[in-house]
Amino acid sequence: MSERAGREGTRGRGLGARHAERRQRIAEALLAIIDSRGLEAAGLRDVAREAGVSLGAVQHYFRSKDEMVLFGLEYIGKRGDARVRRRLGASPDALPVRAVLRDILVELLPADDRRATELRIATAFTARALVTPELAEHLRRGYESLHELLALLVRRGQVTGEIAGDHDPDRTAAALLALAEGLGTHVLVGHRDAPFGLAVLDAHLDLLFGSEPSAQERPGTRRRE
Amino acid sequence: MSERAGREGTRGRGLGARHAERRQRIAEALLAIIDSRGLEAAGLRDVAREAGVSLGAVQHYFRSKDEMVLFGLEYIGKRGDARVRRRLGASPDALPVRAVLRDILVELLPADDRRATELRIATAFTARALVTPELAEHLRRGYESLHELLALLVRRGQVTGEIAGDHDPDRTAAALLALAEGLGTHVLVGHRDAPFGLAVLDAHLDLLFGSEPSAQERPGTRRRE
DNA sequence: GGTAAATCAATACGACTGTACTGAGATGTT
DNA sequence: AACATCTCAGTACAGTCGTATTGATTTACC
Repeated sequence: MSERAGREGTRGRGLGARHAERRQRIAEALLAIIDSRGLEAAGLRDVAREAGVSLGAVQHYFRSKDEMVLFGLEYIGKRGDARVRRRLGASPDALPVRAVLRDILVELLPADDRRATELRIATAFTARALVTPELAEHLRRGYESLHELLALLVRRGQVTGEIAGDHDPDRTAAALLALAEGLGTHVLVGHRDAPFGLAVLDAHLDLLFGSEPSAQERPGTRRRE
Repeated sequence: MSERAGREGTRGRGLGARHAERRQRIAEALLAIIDSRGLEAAGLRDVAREAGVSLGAVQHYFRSKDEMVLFGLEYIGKRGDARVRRRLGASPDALPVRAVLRDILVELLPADDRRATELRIATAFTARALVTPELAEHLRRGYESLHELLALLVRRGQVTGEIAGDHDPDRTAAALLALAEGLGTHVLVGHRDAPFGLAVLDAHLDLLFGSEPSAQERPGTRRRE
């Protein structure tokens, strides 16, 4: 399984060329352990074993455990960002705002293994952020950018007439984000299942978009009554 | 500071009479440490020092650390239950449903130190519950009873005509719970402040109760211009 | 070939962990 | 008085933790 024979690497020349790649591999091992056993159970030796390297190797790429954990948070955040941006780029202005909004919010519900894993990890980081200001700062930045995106979509929905104009975009976006995150948590701990979470989310969108339940109508011609 | 001289205790007779009381004192020490330094940083020795007893004493009252943590979760859950029930008992059927509902949901926002502390602890437990099925089970039970209460209030609101009849009580209650919990998390990590969380909550209640946005009656719902 | 940096395995260290064990006072029952 | 139980302080132990250190091997550039 030696993948170094190919040498078609991203920038295969020079010392330290594979540095970032190795760090990512280790970070992925860290995230896998957080997913299955929790952040507090993720020791340097466990991460090394999971990544298939030695303890010394992990130490070589991360000067301290805190640095490794912080990198892990940044790494999973970037993965999520990239996914949302890809989804947005694929359907910019053609789709109705409601569908785009829904696509983004659904990403916060653990509907499959991948999303469940990411949400478990995010929950672990959130708990640690409560006692680690440095992590909290990163978390805030993530929330901020996600909120800005949601608020932008709400405003766009108001322009197209899909959303009534008397809703404050900031508060509306914050409610959507909080609702989705809360639902995600409830599904994650097994209080609700994923379909129920989706139904609640859709019901809230019904409320926000002022529509009669279940939108199979076309946007654009809708006016506030 | 020996307060045992009083002997007006709950049931001061017989051996082991103060057993439950000692366990509560230790549990409170545990919760204080979780609040300030996190669940993973709460060692038996730290708890003992915080409670002002020896390590041996803690071991005497809890056979293992897991048992202590579980008791701590039950303890804080009962405290929250008691507070909600007291609040409900003080105003049963006279007040409009909206006010009662709001009172309960506000309890999930970290508006003061006490609530912030309890939510920090709850967040720590939630994270651990993701990798500890026994804790998850307790958490689910807590969610369940809270949800039942909220759903009951929603149904009552529909009877009194405050809430439109076409809302599914289960989904509506789940949305309220998830929204409040998500908002609480966002306030807790510093993404939003408490007044903003309250405003979002009130805006959602406006939406649910179909009312025009409440400028004159209720305080806290600020309209922006 | 020489040199320097990168890579990483191996080991050691002190601090800390949860748990187990011992024994001594206090308290209550018989 | 004898006995049992509760209470809890003290200590020891085996294990794990993050970190530091050392040294061997590889890689890249002069």
